[in-house]
Amino acid sequence: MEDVIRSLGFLCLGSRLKRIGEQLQADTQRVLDRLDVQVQSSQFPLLAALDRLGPLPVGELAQSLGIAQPGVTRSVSLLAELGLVEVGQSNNDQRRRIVSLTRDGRRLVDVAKRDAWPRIEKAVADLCADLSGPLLDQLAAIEDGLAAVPLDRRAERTGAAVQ
Amino acid sequence: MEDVIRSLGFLCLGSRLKRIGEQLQADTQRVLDRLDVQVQSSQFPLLAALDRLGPLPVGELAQSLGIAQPGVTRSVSLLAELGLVEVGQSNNDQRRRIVSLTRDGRRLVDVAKRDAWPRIEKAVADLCADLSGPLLDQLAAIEDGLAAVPLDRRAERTGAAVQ
DNA sequence: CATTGTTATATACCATGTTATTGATTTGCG
DNA sequence: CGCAAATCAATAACATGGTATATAACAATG
Repeated sequence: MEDVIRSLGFLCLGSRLKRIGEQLQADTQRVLDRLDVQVQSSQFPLLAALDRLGPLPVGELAQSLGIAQPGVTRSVSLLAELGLVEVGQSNNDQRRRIVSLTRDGRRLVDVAKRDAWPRIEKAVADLCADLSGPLLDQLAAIEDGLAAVPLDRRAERTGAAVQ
Repeated sequence: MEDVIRSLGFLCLGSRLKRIGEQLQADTQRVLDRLDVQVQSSQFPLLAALDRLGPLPVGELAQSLGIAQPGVTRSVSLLAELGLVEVGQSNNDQRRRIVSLTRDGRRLVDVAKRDAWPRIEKAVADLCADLSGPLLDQLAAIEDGLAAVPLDRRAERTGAAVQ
Protein backbone atom coordinates (compact mmCIF):
# COMPACT_ATOMS: atom_id res chain seq x y z
CA MET A 1 0.00 0.00 0.00
CA GLU A 2 1.48 3.28 -1.11
CA ASP A 3 2.23 5.83 1.60
CA VAL A 4 0.65 8.87 0.00
CA ILE A 5 2.06 11.40 2.43
CA ARG A 6 5.54 10.17 1.74
CA SER A 7 4.99 10.07 -2.00
CA LEU A 8 3.81 13.65 -2.07
CA GLY A 9 7.12 14.87 -0.71
CA PHE A 10 7.38 18.56 0.05
CA LEU A 11 3.69 19.10 -0.61
CA CYS A 12 2.69 17.26 2.56
CA LEU A 13 5.76 17.95 4.63
CA GLY A 14 3.64 19.50 7.38
CA SER A 15 1.39 16.49 7.73
CA ARG A 16 4.37 14.24 7.63
CA LEU A 17 6.33 16.04 10.34
CA LYS A 18 3.25 16.06 12.50
CA ARG A 19 2.72 12.37 11.94
CA ILE A 20 6.30 11.49 12.81
CA GLY A 21 6.18 13.75 15.85
CA GLU A 22 3.04 12.09 17.13
CA GLN A 23 4.61 8.70 16.62
CA LEU A 24 7.69 9.73 18.57
CA GLN A 25 5.61 11.16 21.39
CA ALA A 26 3.52 8.01 21.60
CA ASP A 27 6.64 5.85 21.74
CA THR A 28 8.19 8.12 24.33
CA GLN A 29 5.01 7.74 26.35
CA ARG A 30 5.57 4.01 26.42
CA VAL A 31 9.08 4.47 27.75
CA LEU A 32 7.72 6.70 30.51
CA ASP A 33 4.91 4.28 31.30
CA ARG A 34 7.42 1.52 31.76
CA LEU A 35 9.38 3.68 34.20
CA ASP A 36 6.18 4.46 36.13
CA VAL A 37 6.28 8.14 35.43
CA GLN A 38 2.75 9.44 35.75
CA VAL A 39 2.81 12.34 33.35
CA GLN A 40 2.03 12.54 29.64
CA SER A 41 5.13 12.88 27.53
CA SER A 42 3.66 16.03 26.05
CA GLN A 43 3.74 17.75 29.44
CA PHE A 44 7.43 17.28 29.88
CA PRO A 45 8.53 20.22 27.80
CA LEU A 46 6.63 22.48 30.17
CA LEU A 47 8.19 20.88 33.23
CA ALA A 48 11.59 21.03 31.57
CA ALA A 49 11.11 24.71 30.84
CA LEU A 50 10.38 25.44 34.49
CA ASP A 51 13.37 23.33 35.44
CA ARG A 52 15.70 25.19 33.10
CA LEU A 53 14.39 28.69 33.44
CA GLY A 54 12.83 28.75 36.90
CA PRO A 55 9.37 30.16 37.71
CA LEU A 56 7.80 31.90 34.74
CA PRO A 57 4.56 33.73 33.96
CA VAL A 58 2.16 31.97 31.61
CA GLY A 59 2.98 34.13 28.62
CA GLU A 60 6.72 33.63 28.81
CA LEU A 61 6.22 29.93 29.29
CA ALA A 62 4.19 29.89 26.08
CA GLN A 63 6.91 31.76 24.28
CA SER A 64 9.71 29.53 25.47
CA LEU A 65 7.71 26.45 24.44
CA GLY A 66 6.70 27.89 21.10
CA ILE A 67 3.01 27.19 21.64
CA ALA A 68 0.01 29.49 22.07
CA GLN A 69 -0.90 30.87 25.47
CA PRO A 70 -4.21 29.00 25.91
CA GLY A 71 -2.34 25.75 25.51
CA VAL A 72 -0.09 26.67 28.38
CA THR A 73 -3.02 27.76 30.53
CA ARG A 74 -4.60 24.36 30.02
CA SER A 75 -1.45 22.37 30.70
CA VAL A 76 -0.74 24.39 33.79
CA SER A 77 -4.24 23.75 35.15
CA LEU A 78 -3.75 20.06 34.52
CA LEU A 79 -0.34 19.92 36.15
CA ALA A 80 -1.57 22.02 39.04
CA GLU A 81 -4.34 19.48 39.66
CA LEU A 82 -1.69 16.79 39.75
CA GLY A 83 0.19 18.88 42.29
CA LEU A 84 3.27 19.24 40.13
CA VAL A 85 3.16 22.98 39.55
CA GLU A 86 1.61 25.89 41.37
CA VAL A 87 0.67 29.37 40.29
CA GLY A 88 1.30 32.51 42.29
CA GLN A 89 0.68 36.16 41.72
CA SER A 90 3.37 38.53 40.65
CA ASN A 91 4.14 41.22 43.18
CA ASN A 92 4.22 44.16 40.86
CA ASP A 93 1.62 43.10 38.28
CA GLN A 94 -1.61 41.46 39.36
CA ARG A 95 -2.30 40.22 35.85
CA ARG A 96 0.68 37.94 35.67
CA ARG A 97 0.46 34.48 37.12
CA ILE A 98 3.81 32.95 37.90
CA VAL A 99 4.07 29.21 37.39
CA SER A 100 6.59 27.22 39.39
CA LEU A 101 7.37 23.61 40.22
CA THR A 102 6.07 22.28 43.53
CA ARG A 103 8.15 19.99 45.65
CA ASP A 104 6.51 17.01 43.97
CA GLY A 105 7.11 18.54 40.58
CA ARG A 106 10.73 19.15 41.43
CA ARG A 107 11.08 15.54 42.55
CA LEU A 108 9.42 14.24 39.40
CA VAL A 109 11.72 16.28 37.21
CA ASP A 110 14.76 15.10 39.13
CA VAL A 111 13.75 11.47 38.77
CA ALA A 112 12.96 11.92 35.11
CA LYS A 113 16.28 13.65 34.52
CA ARG A 114 18.10 10.79 36.13
CA ASP A 115 16.16 7.80 34.83
CA ALA A 116 14.03 8.65 31.86
CA TRP A 117 15.48 11.50 29.88
CA PRO A 118 18.88 9.97 29.24
CA ARG A 119 17.25 6.81 27.92
CA ILE A 120 14.87 8.67 25.71
CA GLU A 121 17.53 10.95 24.40
CA LYS A 122 19.79 8.02 23.71
CA ALA A 123 17.01 6.12 21.96
CA VAL A 124 16.19 9.05 19.70
CA ALA A 125 19.86 9.69 19.06
CA ASP A 126 20.20 6.02 18.17
CA LEU A 127 17.29 6.36 15.78
CA CYS A 128 18.89 9.39 14.16
CA ALA A 129 22.46 8.19 14.40
CA ASP A 130 23.28 7.45 10.81
CA LEU A 131 21.12 10.05 9.16
CA SER A 132 22.50 12.31 6.51
CA GLY A 133 21.51 13.91 3.28
CA PRO A 134 18.30 15.61 2.19
CA LEU A 135 15.56 16.17 4.76
CA LEU A 136 13.02 13.94 3.06
CA ASP A 137 15.46 11.05 3.01
CA GLN A 138 16.22 11.52 6.69
CA LEU A 139 12.52 11.55 7.49
CA ALA A 140 12.00 8.38 5.51
CA ALA A 141 14.85 6.78 7.42
CA ILE A 142 13.26 7.81 10.71
CA GLU A 143 9.91 6.37 9.71
CA ASP A 144 11.51 3.15 8.57
CA GLY A 145 13.66 3.01 11.69
CA LEU A 146 10.69 3.47 13.99
CA ALA A 147 8.74 0.83 12.14
CA ALA A 148 11.66 -1.60 12.40
CA VAL A 149 12.54 -1.00 16.06
CA PRO A 150 10.16 1.20 18.07
CA LEU A 151 11.66 3.78 20.34
CA ASP A 152 10.71 1.98 23.52
CA ARG A 153 12.69 -1.05 22.46
CA ARG A 154 15.65 1.12 21.62
CA ALA A 155 15.41 2.61 25.11
CA GLU A 156 15.78 -0.82 26.70
CA ARG A 157 19.15 -1.33 25.19
CA THR A 158 21.28 0.89 27.33
CA GLY A 159 24.53 2.64 26.60
CA ALA A 160 26.92 0.07 25.27
CA ALA A 161 24.50 -1.51 22.84
CA VAL A 162 23.77 1.76 21.19
CA GLN A 163 25.80 2.79 18.18
CA MET B 1 13.79 33.99 25.37
CA GLU B 2 15.28 30.53 25.17
CA ASP B 3 13.45 28.05 22.96
CA VAL B 4 13.32 25.12 25.34
CA ILE B 5 12.15 22.55 22.82
CA ARG B 6 15.04 23.40 20.59
CA SER B 7 17.54 23.39 23.43
CA LEU B 8 16.47 19.95 24.55
CA GLY B 9 17.46 18.47 21.22
CA PHE B 10 16.69 14.80 20.71
CA LEU B 11 14.76 14.61 23.96
CA CYS B 12 11.89 16.67 22.56
CA LEU B 13 12.23 15.77 18.92
CA GLY B 14 8.63 14.56 18.81
CA SER B 15 7.22 17.80 20.15
CA ARG B 16 9.42 19.73 17.84
CA LEU B 17 8.46 17.88 14.69
CA LYS B 18 4.83 18.25 15.63
CA ARG B 19 5.27 21.97 16.21
CA ILE B 20 7.00 22.51 12.89
CA GLY B 21 4.40 20.40 11.12
CA GLU B 22 1.58 22.45 12.59
CA GLN B 23 3.32 25.62 11.58
CA LEU B 24 3.71 24.38 8.03
CA GLN B 25 0.08 23.31 7.84
CA ALA B 26 -1.09 26.66 9.13
CA ASP B 27 1.04 28.51 6.58
CA THR B 28 -0.15 26.21 3.82
CA GLN B 29 -3.68 27.02 4.89
CA ARG B 30 -2.99 30.67 4.26
CA VAL B 31 -1.78 29.92 0.75
CA LEU B 32 -4.97 27.99 0.07
CA ASP B 33 -7.14 30.72 1.58
CA ARG B 34 -5.59 33.23 -0.74
CA LEU B 35 -6.38 31.01 -3.71
CA ASP B 36 -10.00 30.66 -2.54
CA VAL B 37 -9.77 26.96 -1.99
CA GLN B 38 -12.44 26.03 0.51
CA VAL B 39 -10.87 23.03 2.16
CA GLN B 40 -8.58 22.75 5.17
CA SER B 41 -5.02 21.95 4.24
CA SER B 42 -5.21 18.89 6.45
CA GLN B 43 -7.89 17.37 4.23
CA PHE B 44 -5.77 17.48 1.12
CA PRO B 45 -3.80 14.34 1.80
CA LEU B 46 -7.06 12.41 1.77
CA LEU B 47 -8.18 14.00 -1.48
CA ALA B 48 -4.75 13.43 -2.95
CA ALA B 49 -4.89 9.78 -1.95
CA LEU B 50 -8.19 9.32 -3.76
CA ASP B 51 -6.75 11.16 -6.72
CA ARG B 52 -3.68 8.97 -6.86
CA LEU B 53 -5.15 5.63 -5.94
CA GLY B 54 -8.78 5.90 -7.05
CA PRO B 55 -11.78 4.91 -4.90
CA LEU B 56 -10.75 3.19 -1.69
CA PRO B 57 -12.46 1.69 1.34
CA VAL B 58 -12.04 3.56 4.62
CA GLY B 59 -9.48 1.20 6.07
CA GLU B 60 -7.15 1.27 3.10
CA LEU B 61 -7.44 5.02 3.00
CA ALA B 62 -6.33 5.11 6.62
CA GLN B 63 -3.40 2.88 5.82
CA SER B 64 -2.27 4.87 2.84
CA LEU B 65 -2.44 8.07 4.88
CA GLY B 66 -0.73 6.57 7.90
CA ILE B 67 -3.44 7.67 10.30
CA ALA B 68 -5.94 5.73 12.40
CA GLN B 69 -9.25 4.66 10.92
CA PRO B 70 -11.51 6.90 13.02
CA GLY B 71 -9.65 9.89 11.71
CA VAL B 72 -10.48 8.87 8.18
CA THR B 73 -14.13 8.23 9.04
CA ARG B 74 -14.36 11.73 10.46
CA SER B 75 -12.65 13.41 7.52
CA VAL B 76 -14.75 11.48 5.06
CA SER B 77 -17.98 12.56 6.78
CA LEU B 78 -16.81 16.14 6.65
CA LEU B 79 -15.80 16.01 3.02
CA ALA B 80 -19.02 14.19 2.13
CA GLU B 81 -21.02 17.03 3.70
CA LEU B 82 -19.08 19.43 1.52
CA GLY B 83 -20.01 17.26 -1.46
CA LEU B 84 -16.40 16.50 -2.33
CA VAL B 85 -16.43 12.76 -1.72
CA GLU B 86 -19.12 10.12 -1.62
CA VAL B 87 -19.28 6.71 -0.05
CA GLY B 88 -20.71 3.64 -1.70
CA GLN B 89 -21.09 0.05 -0.67
CA SER B 90 -18.80 -2.63 -1.88
CA ASN B 91 -20.51 -5.27 -3.98
CA ASN B 92 -19.07 -8.32 -2.37
CA ASP B 93 -18.67 -7.09 1.21
CA GLN B 94 -21.40 -5.02 2.79
CA ARG B 95 -19.08 -3.87 5.57
CA ARG B 96 -16.74 -2.00 3.33
CA ARG B 97 -17.59 1.54 2.37
CA ILE B 98 -15.82 2.73 -0.72
CA VAL B 99 -14.88 6.39 -0.74
CA SER B 100 -14.53 8.21 -4.03
CA LEU B 101 -14.27 11.75 -5.32
CA THR B 102 -17.48 13.36 -6.55
CA ARG B 103 -17.50 15.53 -9.64
CA ASP B 104 -16.98 18.58 -7.43
CA GLY B 105 -14.19 16.82 -5.60
CA ARG B 106 -12.56 15.88 -8.86
CA ARG B 107 -12.79 19.48 -10.00
CA LEU B 108 -11.35 20.80 -6.73
CA VAL B 109 -8.44 18.41 -6.95
CA ASP B 110 -7.78 19.38 -10.54
CA VAL B 111 -7.80 23.06 -9.70
CA ALA B 112 -5.58 22.51 -6.68
CA LYS B 113 -3.19 20.43 -8.73
CA ARG B 114 -2.92 23.17 -11.28
CA ASP B 115 -2.89 26.28 -9.09
CA ALA B 116 -2.13 25.49 -5.48
CA TRP B 117 0.01 22.42 -5.17
CA PRO B 118 2.84 23.58 -7.41
CA ARG B 119 3.10 26.80 -5.44
CA ILE B 120 3.05 25.08 -2.11
CA GLU B 121 5.53 22.48 -3.19
CA LYS B 122 7.79 25.15 -4.55
CA ALA B 123 7.52 27.22 -1.40
CA VAL B 124 8.41 24.28 0.81
CA ALA B 125 11.18 23.24 -1.52
CA ASP B 126 12.46 26.82 -1.35
CA LEU B 127 12.36 26.65 2.42
CA CYS B 128 14.31 23.40 2.39
CA ALA B 129 16.53 24.26 -0.53
CA ASP B 130 19.87 24.73 1.15
CA LEU B 131 19.47 22.30 3.98
CA SER B 132 22.13 19.79 4.75
CA GLY B 133 23.80 18.16 7.66
CA PRO B 134 22.39 16.73 10.88
CA LEU B 135 18.64 16.57 11.33
CA LEU B 136 18.50 18.96 14.26
CA ASP B 137 20.40 21.58 12.30
CA GLN B 138 18.06 21.21 9.35
CA LEU B 139 15.07 21.58 11.63
CA ALA B 140 16.54 24.70 13.17
CA ALA B 141 17.08 26.10 9.70
CA ILE B 142 13.47 25.39 8.80
CA GLU B 143 12.21 27.10 11.94
CA ASP B 144 14.42 30.09 11.31
CA GLY B 145 13.45 30.16 7.66
CA LEU B 146 9.75 30.10 8.44
CA ALA B 147 10.18 32.85 11.00
CA ALA B 148 12.10 34.98 8.51
CA VAL B 149 9.82 34.46 5.50
CA PRO B 150 6.54 32.62 6.11
CA LEU B 151 5.53 30.00 3.61
CA ASP B 152 2.69 32.05 2.19
CA ARG B 153 5.08 34.80 1.23
CA ARG B 154 7.41 32.31 -0.37
CA ALA B 155 4.46 31.03 -2.40
CA GLU B 156 3.83 34.48 -3.84
CA ARG B 157 7.18 34.61 -5.49
CA THR B 158 6.64 32.33 -8.42
CA GLY B 159 9.07 30.22 -10.38
CA ALA B 160 11.92 32.45 -11.37
CA ALA B 161 12.34 34.09 -8.00
CA VAL B 162 12.69 30.81 -6.27
CA GLN B 163 16.19 29.44 -5.90
C1' DC C 1 -26.30 -24.31 10.07
C1' DA C 2 -25.50 -22.21 14.43
C1' DT C 3 -22.24 -20.30 17.14
C1' DT C 4 -17.92 -18.16 17.59
C1' DG C 5 -14.37 -15.34 16.07
C1' DT C 6 -12.66 -11.78 12.88
C1' DT C 7 -12.94 -7.72 10.20
C1' DA C 8 -14.68 -3.05 8.71
C1' DT C 9 -16.59 0.95 10.14
C1' DA C 10 -18.76 4.17 13.34
C1' DT C 11 -19.07 6.28 17.72
C1' DA C 12 -17.70 8.08 22.21
C1' DC C 13 -14.41 10.26 24.70
C1' DC C 14 -9.96 12.28 25.49
C1' DA C 15 -5.54 15.00 24.38
C1' DT C 16 -3.62 18.93 22.67
C1' DG C 17 -3.17 22.39 19.44
C1' DT C 18 -5.36 26.64 17.35
C1' DT C 19 -7.95 31.51 17.00
C1' DA C 20 -11.18 34.79 18.79
C1' DT C 21 -13.02 36.86 22.63
C1' DT C 22 -13.61 38.43 27.42
C1' DG C 23 -12.24 40.35 31.79
C1' DA C 24 -9.06 42.35 34.67
C1' DT C 25 -4.91 45.22 35.20
C1' DT C 26 -1.62 48.31 33.96
C1' DT C 27 0.24 52.02 31.14
C1' DG C 28 0.39 56.26 28.94
C1' DC C 29 -1.21 60.54 27.56
C1' DG C 30 -4.25 64.75 27.39
C1' DC D 1 -6.17 62.67 37.56
C1' DG D 2 -9.01 60.10 34.28
C1' DC D 3 -9.82 57.59 30.45
C1' DA D 4 -8.19 55.13 26.16
C1' DA D 5 -5.08 51.71 24.73
C1' DA D 6 -2.26 47.90 25.57
C1' DT D 7 -1.22 43.66 27.98
C1' DC D 8 -1.96 39.24 30.49
C1' DA D 9 -4.50 35.30 31.30
C1' DA D 10 -8.83 32.59 31.01
C1' DT D 11 -12.52 30.87 28.39
C1' DA D 12 -15.14 29.38 24.39
C1' DA D 13 -15.38 27.18 20.18
C1' DC D 14 -13.17 24.55 16.82
C1' DA D 15 -9.70 21.25 14.44
C1' DT D 16 -7.55 17.17 14.28
C1' DG D 17 -5.08 13.53 16.17
C1' DG D 18 -5.50 9.33 19.25
C1' DT D 19 -7.57 4.86 21.90
C1' DA D 20 -11.29 1.98 23.29
C1' DT D 21 -15.44 0.14 22.20
C1' DA D 22 -19.86 -0.88 19.85
C1' DT D 23 -22.14 -2.64 15.78
C1' DA D 24 -22.70 -4.98 11.74
C1' DA D 25 -21.23 -8.20 8.28
C1' DC D 26 -18.50 -11.92 7.00
C1' DA D 27 -15.79 -16.38 7.79
C1' DA D 28 -14.89 -20.61 9.80
C1' DT D 29 -15.66 -24.45 12.54
C1' DG D 30 -17.99 -28.03 15.43
